[in-house]
Amino acid sequence: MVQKSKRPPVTKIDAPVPPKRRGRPRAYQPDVALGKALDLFRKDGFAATSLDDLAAATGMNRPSLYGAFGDKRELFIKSYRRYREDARVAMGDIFRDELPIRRRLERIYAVALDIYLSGESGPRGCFTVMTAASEAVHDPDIRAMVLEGFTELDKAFAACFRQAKEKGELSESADPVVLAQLASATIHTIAIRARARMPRKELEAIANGALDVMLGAAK
Amino acid sequence: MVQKSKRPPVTKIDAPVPPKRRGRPRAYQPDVALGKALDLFRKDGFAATSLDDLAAATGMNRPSLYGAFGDKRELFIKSYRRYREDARVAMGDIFRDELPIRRRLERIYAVALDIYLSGESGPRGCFTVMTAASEAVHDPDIRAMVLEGFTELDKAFAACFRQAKEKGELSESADPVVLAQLASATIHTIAIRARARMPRKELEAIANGALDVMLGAAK
DNA sequence: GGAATTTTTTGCGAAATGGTACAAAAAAGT
DNA sequence: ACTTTTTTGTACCATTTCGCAAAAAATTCC
Repeated sequence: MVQKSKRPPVTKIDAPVPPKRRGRPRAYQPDVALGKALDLFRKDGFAATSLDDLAAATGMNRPSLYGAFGDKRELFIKSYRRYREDARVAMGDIFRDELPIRRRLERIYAVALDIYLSGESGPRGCFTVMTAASEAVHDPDIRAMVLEGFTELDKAFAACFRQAKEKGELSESADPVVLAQLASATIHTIAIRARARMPRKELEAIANGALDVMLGAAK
Repeated sequence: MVQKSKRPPVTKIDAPVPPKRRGRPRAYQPDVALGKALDLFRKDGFAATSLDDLAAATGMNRPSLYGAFGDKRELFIKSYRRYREDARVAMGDIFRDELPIRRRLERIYAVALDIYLSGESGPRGCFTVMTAASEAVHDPDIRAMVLEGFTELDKAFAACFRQAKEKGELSESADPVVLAQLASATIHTIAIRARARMPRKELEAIANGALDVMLGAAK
């Protein structure tokens, strides 16, 4: 036939243009496959998720899985990394926006609840919390990621409170770091309880009560 | 027919008197065996703990394990029940004692930290939190126990705050239920972070900061 | 068209896992 | 001593699990 395959024109700068790989094309999209793997790990945890489950969920077979992401542990770590990126994106705007502190925190907890309660076969909870509970003790690399996750959240909250304090929304005596730890604690308790299928209403009530104390006590 | 026909209503009263059982005597003490099983489950979680591991740890062989405690899930549930009993005992006095609220809470957090940080091969964390993260979503019976654990803790804390309020240790506007949820949240965040090997000092600082805010002692 | 390259597919295999069958062992009752 | 009762110890089974090797397929490069 005519040679001249559909050569991608040089149109866009950073378009996801296929870079003309050399061999047999992949039958999967790494991104979506990783997403499916993440879903599974969130549902069942590391140990209870088998490579066969993962292969079935991603539509890949095990050798392909292996070739693409490494062994089970590596896949888990990559899934966790992906989860964190997703969470950062979901939270990013809110942490950036300069809203009144109360509104801001309300929105953060709302997004968190969306993340924790989603899932077809039950609330998926928070990967960081789940991973901390099980894998972080024994695996130094995973532990480092989990700890980083904690401090990242603490710092984001602390920045919020610090800003609010500068704007006069909090009393002079309020300690942003301490309040941030309480805000994180509230995130954690909500994540855990969500996983035990506590209804959203009750979780929202917990968040609101916590807000009352955190924002009111410093009045 | 798997049911055990034994159990004349004694055996639990503190009578170290061997009741002259009929067949071959047990080579293990059910209590200590269950304790070993609990240790293992706390260390690795449900899925990652094999029956072989449990048999090795208890010194029993698998058929004996099975005969004594049922299958893996039953053993897990019994271990969890045992954990809760132990925790209740450890906390009981403190929740009962009529100390100044701050002292009381300090002691509670100290005991909690002892429980969460103990363990030869790493901090064992809180069984309720770990179980919530993994098993509670899929298993209704376990979920019920976990939820009960949460409300039990919430209620105990609420009672503390209510009492403190009556004694005038808290402002009239303080809401014992909300404060209790914050106190629980602090327990949870500590349990999770402990599991990620956060040092005791930092965990204590988190507890103390939370106390400052909850008791309005932030100055 | 043929070589080179990359991925998929099939299937193997060794180990581990949860669970059970069954005989031997150890005690009490008679 | 013999029976009964209960537990132990060995062995086994069916399945799952993780990982890999080797062949087949699909694509680009020459």
